[in-house]
Amino acid sequence: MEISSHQFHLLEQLNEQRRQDLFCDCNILVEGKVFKAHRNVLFASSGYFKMLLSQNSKETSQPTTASFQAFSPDTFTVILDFVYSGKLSLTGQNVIEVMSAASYLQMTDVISVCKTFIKSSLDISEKEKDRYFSLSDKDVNSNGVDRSCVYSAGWRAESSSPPSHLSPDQGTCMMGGNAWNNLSYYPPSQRTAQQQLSKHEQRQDSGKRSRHLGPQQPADIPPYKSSKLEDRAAEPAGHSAQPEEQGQIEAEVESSHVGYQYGQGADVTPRNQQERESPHSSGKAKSSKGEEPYRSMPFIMGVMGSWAEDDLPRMRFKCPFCTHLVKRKADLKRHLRCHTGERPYPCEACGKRFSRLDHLSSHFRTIHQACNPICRKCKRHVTELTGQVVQEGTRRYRLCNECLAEAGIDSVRVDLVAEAPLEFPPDGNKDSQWHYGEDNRSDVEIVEDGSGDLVIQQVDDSEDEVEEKEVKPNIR
DNA sequence: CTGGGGAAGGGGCCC
DNA sequence: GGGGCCCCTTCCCCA
Repeated sequence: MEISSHQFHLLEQLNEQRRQDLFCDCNILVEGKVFKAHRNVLFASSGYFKMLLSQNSKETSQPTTASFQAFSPDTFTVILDFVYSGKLSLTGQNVIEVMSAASYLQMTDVISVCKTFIKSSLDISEKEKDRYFSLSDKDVNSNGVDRSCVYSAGWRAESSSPPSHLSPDQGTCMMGGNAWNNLSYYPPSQRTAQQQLSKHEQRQDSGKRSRHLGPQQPADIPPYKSSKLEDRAAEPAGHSAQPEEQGQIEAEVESSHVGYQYGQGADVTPRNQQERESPHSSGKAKSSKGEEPYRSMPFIMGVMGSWAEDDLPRMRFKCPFCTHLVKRKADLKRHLRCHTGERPYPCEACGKRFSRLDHLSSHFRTIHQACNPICRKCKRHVTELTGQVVQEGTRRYRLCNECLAEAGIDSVRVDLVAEAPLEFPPDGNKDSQWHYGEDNRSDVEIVEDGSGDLVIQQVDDSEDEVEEKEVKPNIR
């Protein structure tokens, strides 16, 4: 007979012990703040601690001390609370840093949930937004506690007793049990999202922000974490330097009577968040069942109407993850992909994935089609008489006869199979989105098997015109 | 080490 | 709202 609530009570007891500093044998120092915890619990929860504590397993008599500069105490509070409660207090403000810290600590479950959280933010709902605006005035939390989104670990689904501390009046939205198992997030082994995210952050930061750079990470840190995220996470808690631009934007947002921010954490407040919090920011999240996980998510929508109503607002939507403003919701949706790393458009020829269809088509034209009647080497115009198409793997380009001779490609091999023009994949294969690292190159490998050889084709401009005509309908 | 070129990717905006 | 074009910046590779 299995008592379903046992796990919950056990963890609850451990959490209580942690609070009372009972039997804590591990000290974690995060930017000067000390967290006490049990090494058993940390070992079981984090790949990083597993590795760390394994090395120190012989010295169990001495308390283990770990020190981190890669993330803030607030972020680690979220992580540690999750470890001891199974609940992850994610907000739009902290999800990036929590994911970053989780990747550092090799907590794949947390990473997955963060990805799901971010992905869900793409589910932009005007309806939700309208609902919020219509309810925001009367539904503002009376006790001043902002809403947050609390994710619960899977095992809690088996617990019959709801969490006592998650009272509805706290404005928490519960994504209970195995709800997120129904969601499609990419496997933890895939890192593209983080890379994209970090890259974007890097660009954002490099262009707009002057950030305090934290100390360099030790060499043995997991490679999962991007340097920029480290920088971001290593930013001291008290550091609140914000560029003027961002300050202005947020001032505008906060001064608006209809502006809102979503998902402000109640217990865990990210750095700088209090500065950003507006008195209008709290709203009531929908409580929901596990069957409708997305509905329970805080809808991450740009801030609307932050500008004078009589004046047509130029920028109507604000990205919840950065300071970017756009006029159209579709542009915001497109922009959010650079935060989530979503790449729904795979290249059929090489498997590379793109966040945008136009980038894919551009890539395909550039890399896999030799549409440009220009010699790649000398840039001269080539015709079917003065040049040839060279195929190198999946790349196709043109060389004039002189450059061909210079390159020593005198033995022209014409591959009739390769001569068939590569066609742009229809519709970008959206169905395969979110399958990171899944090579979609079954067709390609046939081509690439002989990638070591250069395949020369006769230049035929008319063919290219036909090719273009054939391709375009596929693109559109 | 540096500069140039190609490719990728992001934003604005038109259709 | 999606598709696509244009422009720009950034990154990476190579000479």
